Amino acid sequence: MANDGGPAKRTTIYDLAQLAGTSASAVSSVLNGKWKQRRISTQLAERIERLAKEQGYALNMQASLLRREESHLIGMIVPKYDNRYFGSIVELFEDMARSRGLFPIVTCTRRDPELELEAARAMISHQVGWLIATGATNPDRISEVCMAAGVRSLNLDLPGSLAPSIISDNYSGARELTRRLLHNGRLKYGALTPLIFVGGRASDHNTAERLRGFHDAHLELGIVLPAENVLTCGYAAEKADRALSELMTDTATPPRGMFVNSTISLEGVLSWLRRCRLDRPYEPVLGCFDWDPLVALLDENIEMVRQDVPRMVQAAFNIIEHGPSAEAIIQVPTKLVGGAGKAEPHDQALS
Amino acid sequence: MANDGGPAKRTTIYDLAQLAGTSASAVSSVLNGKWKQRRISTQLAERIERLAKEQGYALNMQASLLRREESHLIGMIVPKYDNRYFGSIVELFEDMARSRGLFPIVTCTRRDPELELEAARAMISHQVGWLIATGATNPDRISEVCMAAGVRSLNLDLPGSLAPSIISDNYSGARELTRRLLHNGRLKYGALTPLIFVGGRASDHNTAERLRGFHDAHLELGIVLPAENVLTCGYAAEKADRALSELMTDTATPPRGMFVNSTISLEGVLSWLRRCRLDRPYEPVLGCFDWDPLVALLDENIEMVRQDVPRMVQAAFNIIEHGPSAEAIIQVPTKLVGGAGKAEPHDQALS
DNA sequence: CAAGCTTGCTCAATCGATGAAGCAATGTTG
DNA sequence: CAACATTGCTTCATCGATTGAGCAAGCTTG
Repeated sequence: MANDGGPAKRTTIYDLAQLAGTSASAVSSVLNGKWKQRRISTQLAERIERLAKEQGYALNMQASLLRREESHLIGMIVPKYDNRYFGSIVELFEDMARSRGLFPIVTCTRRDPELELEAARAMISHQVGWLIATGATNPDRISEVCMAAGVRSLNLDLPGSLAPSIISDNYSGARELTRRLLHNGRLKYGALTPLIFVGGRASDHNTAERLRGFHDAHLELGIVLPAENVLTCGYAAEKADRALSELMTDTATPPRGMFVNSTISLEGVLSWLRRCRLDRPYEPVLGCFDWDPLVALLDENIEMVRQDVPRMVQAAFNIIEHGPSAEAIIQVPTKLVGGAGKAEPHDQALS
Repeated sequence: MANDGGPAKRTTIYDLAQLAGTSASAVSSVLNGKWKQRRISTQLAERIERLAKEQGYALNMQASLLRREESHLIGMIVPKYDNRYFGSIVELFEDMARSRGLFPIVTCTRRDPELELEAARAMISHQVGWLIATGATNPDRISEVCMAAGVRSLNLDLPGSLAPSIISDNYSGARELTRRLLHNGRLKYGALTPLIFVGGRASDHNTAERLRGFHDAHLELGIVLPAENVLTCGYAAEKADRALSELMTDTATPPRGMFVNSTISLEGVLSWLRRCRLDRPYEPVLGCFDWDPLVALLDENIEMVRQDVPRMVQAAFNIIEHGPSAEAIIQVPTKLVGGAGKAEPHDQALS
């Protein structure tokens, strides 16, 4: 173990300059690759390079960034790491940032508006050039903080009014999913009965849009949707579980189908279902707005909406590189993925 | 949209000093809370505070950290965000770091040793006080880079020889899981037949240890394990799928049970299984070294090993705060979680 | 009322890297 | 060989925040 000593004093360009018998600015130009323009001899450059390696020199970014104008830092806040959707957003974001010579800083804010703001402020302090607020609970507060500090920002997944936003076409995706579920329900039970909507926050834009699609799909088939069928109980698994339990103490008949608003809510729905099934067999039609490959493989009867992460992240970098587009909100289409992987054009789903 | 202008010049303490008709050092001490010790009047402090808010002042961390000795930055690299294990490690790490007044920087390196090193170097440049290498492909190279730069480091999930390591007790967990699977296989098929091991890299410590447990569990029941039953084909889902396809072209009899080395490999196994089932029903006994709540809820026949993330991350912070422990490698016990949530002491599993 | 203390600030050096400006030594040209 | 160009460096100011040292004005005390 070589860790005991605590943090040793780090080697600086001055140390190297002394060792090489030269000046700090020569060392600096060699180590940042600008030595040819600065007419440093190859000989000296090689000596410095060798010394740097020997001494384990590492650039002090703090000092370097302080001096330079552009930070090359790009920040992202993300609500959770507990699902594949945000996971793939972060992986792709980091990848694309790095391939553009940017250093990505990502932090997870647990859907906590206070933490979101704190994290945004921290990133601004670290001089990020851009801040991408993913699924932010209060995107506009974040935008305000960014604007006040002269940092450009961008909303992903959940829209705001003060920065360009890139989101899924939640309305269409939800309507399509609802149609499919109603269709599946009819095949299974021989009747069109209203679904239950579980999960999400009534206050967030995506949930509101998905609810609109959910409502419209019922409406177009002439199905009356009771108000108590909408359980926007938040995103946590336990909340979905509890909300369903409470609903069922009031209602006698268990629902024949459910629209679940995220994979994490699906977790709650499934654990509630498991308890229900202890009494009697019970197989409601299930759909989830969000996609998880393991769910797709394990239960081909669960319909899922897959959001187009590559297009969304690409759109974000387009704005970063080429400026905002005409629309304040870019809507990216989603794809309905049956558990079995079959994909039908939605217009035929109920035909 | 207020983003068009590009990044405005950021407000500094000098700007505020000018506006307040005072000195930069007064402003600095007010904004970092040390103004009482520096005998600044409450009146001036309030004026500065108000101005800072008005002007949207944000501390320049680069400058601040350059001047101070401690950076309060703590770095973590993590292989992937595509599973709940690493996801929960990162969430908990960020949480615990923040509650200790540290700023967490996390980056995902896709199991790519080059990217791991590059990311480590970047974090060192950003002056992290500690670097936690999670599931690193080449932990010792990272430790070397850290040591050369005087940065303390720590291995999580996969051990190294140059820094303290915190890992799961892979051997015991794997042996227990294998026992359970063999037991389940006997119940199902009335005979003890060897399992297939799928996923992971033969070169990594965890896979090696799990294989050892896998072997020993077979051995203690006197089951001969053919060499071709071990498919350490890497972690990606497609690789597991392909490896199984290839194995099956050689072998006539499909395996009756499989030990899958990660949830991402499970994805590949399940997609292979789906194709197999097109021909005839086929229900091998399945177990996975790693835990996913949706898998647990969707298929109660899949046995899973849950690693103890809270204890692991806690152990990491113990070392950071109180120095390394006597053991170079801390092994944290795992828990065998039946799909149905039932937990049996493993010694009775086969009794 | 002089000596000393307290209050409320300011000054200036510093952290490490950067790059414009400058300078000495050599090489080239008319 | 003087005038000029080129090569290969060094010097120094700078980025923004921090902090030890210092200083002037007011207050207290013997």
